[in-house]
Amino acid sequence: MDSKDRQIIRTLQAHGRMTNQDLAERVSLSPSPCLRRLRLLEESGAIRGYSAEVDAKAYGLPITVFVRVRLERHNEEDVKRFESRVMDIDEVLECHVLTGASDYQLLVAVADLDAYEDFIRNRIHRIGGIASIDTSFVYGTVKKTSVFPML
Amino acid sequence: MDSKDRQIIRTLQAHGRMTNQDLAERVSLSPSPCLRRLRLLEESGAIRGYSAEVDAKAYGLPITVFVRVRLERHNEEDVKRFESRVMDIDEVLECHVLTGASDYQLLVAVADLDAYEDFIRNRIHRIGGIASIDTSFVYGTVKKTSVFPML
DNA sequence: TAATCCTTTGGCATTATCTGCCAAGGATAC
DNA sequence: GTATCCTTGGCAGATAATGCCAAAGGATTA
Repeated sequence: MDSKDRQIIRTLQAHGRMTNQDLAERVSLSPSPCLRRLRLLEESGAIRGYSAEVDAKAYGLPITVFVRVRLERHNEEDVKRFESRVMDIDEVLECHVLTGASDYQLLVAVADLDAYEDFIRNRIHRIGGIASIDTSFVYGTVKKTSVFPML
Repeated sequence: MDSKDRQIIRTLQAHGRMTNQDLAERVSLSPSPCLRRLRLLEESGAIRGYSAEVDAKAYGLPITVFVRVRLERHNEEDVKRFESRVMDIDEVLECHVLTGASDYQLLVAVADLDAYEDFIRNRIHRIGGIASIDTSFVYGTVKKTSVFPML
C-alpha cells in the first residue's frame, strides 16, 4: 500500500465506476499497471467492493435513524443472539459496537414513522434482553463523503 | 421509480462496478432498456454516484469514531460557521443533524489516538461555540451494508 | 562502482463491453 | 377497434478491458 495505491483508492471512492483508462490517466499510470494494482487491492481485501450511492428518499426510505441499544446482560449467548438477529433485519444498514454508555449503534432506514415503530416493537424488542433504546432521527446531513483523507 | 428501478438500484448497491450486460441479465432486461433506466436514475439524482468500499484499516485509518457535538448557541451565524468548518475537515466523513440531546453526530476516521486528540483540540474546539463533545469509539462492526431493503 | 536481481511499467492484440439508432411489441385512452 | 405513447430488443460502430512480453527503474550485494 503505497501512495499510488492510496491515490487509486481515493479516486475510486469518489468515482467508483470510472473506467480503468481514466483511472490510469488520473493517477499518472498507463492502463496495464493501473489495472494490476487495482486487482491486487481487490484481492487483498483493501477494496471490499463497489456500491452505488443512492438517495434514500428517492428510493422510498425518507426516514433515517441512529438507534443506540444497551443490553441487559453481556454473556456470550445474549450477545450472539442480538448480533445474529440484527444482521438479518433488512432495515438495519449498519450495526457498530461502541465504547461508552451504549453497546451498539444501529443505522436504520424506514419508509415512515409507522414502519419505525413496527421496527422497534416487532424487530428489536422481540429479540429480548434489551436494557434501553435511544433514538436519534436524522434531520439533515451536513456532509457525507466516502473519500478518505490523504495520509 | 418502479420495482424494476429499485431492483437495478439494489443490484448496483451490492455490485457497483457490474457491467451493464450482467446488470441487465440480473434484472431480466436486455442491455439497451437497462442502460436507459440506469442513465435516468443517474440523471434524476436517485443514484448520486458510485464508490469503492475500502477497508479503513488497510488504507491506514484503523480508528473510527462517532463524535456527538452540542453547540452553546444556535443562532444562524454559529450554526453556519460550525457546519462550514466541519465540511472542510477531511477526517470528517459524515456529519448529520440529529434530534435528541446532541445537535450533530460526526463520523471520523483517524490513524491513531494522537491524531484523534489533535483532531478534537485543533480542529473541533478551535471552531468555538462548542458546548459538549461525546466520543464513542467503534470497537467492531456487526453489520455494514449499502443495500436498501426491498419495499 | 558495477553487476545482478526483482519489481513495476508500457505497448500490443484479442476479446468483451458500451451505447446510439431504429423497428417491434404491449398497454392505455378514446 | 384503433390510434398513440412508452418501453423493449437487436444491431453496429466505437470504446474499454485484459493477458502477454519486453524494457525500464531501483535496490542490494559483491
